[in-house]
Amino acid sequence: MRMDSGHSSSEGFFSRAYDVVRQIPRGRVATYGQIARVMGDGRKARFVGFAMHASPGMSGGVPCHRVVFADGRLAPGFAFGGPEAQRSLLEEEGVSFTGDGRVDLARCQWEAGL
DNA sequence: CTTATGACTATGA
DNA sequence: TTCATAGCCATAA
Repeated sequence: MRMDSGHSSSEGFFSRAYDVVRQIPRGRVATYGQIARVMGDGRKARFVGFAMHASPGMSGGVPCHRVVFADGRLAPGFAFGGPEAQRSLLEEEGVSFTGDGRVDLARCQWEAGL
């Protein structure tokens, strides 16, 4: 009996990151460190971001716009055309924002295993 | 093998 | 509050 069910690292770190991001429900956001933590290593937060950059995007089933910094901040200046575009997408999904332009993690942060 | 880079995070000033 | 630095480890050359 194998219980790895395809979650094996043979798919590469990137595919694994996509798999986690894909599990983020609509109206919810997660931090890079949170995703890395779900994968079992909260120290690889940088690679999660790097994987998002290399990700096919929403068209590939990877809603990388739902991934934000640990303080709720969006990616600086090079996301989908600007953090403002990403913010619009999140607001449209129902994500709350603070007056500083940050995601309200207290309300909308995704919890793995929920 | 080593070196360089990076959509991060934590800490300190 | 913002800015700078260190540590983190996978991928590329």
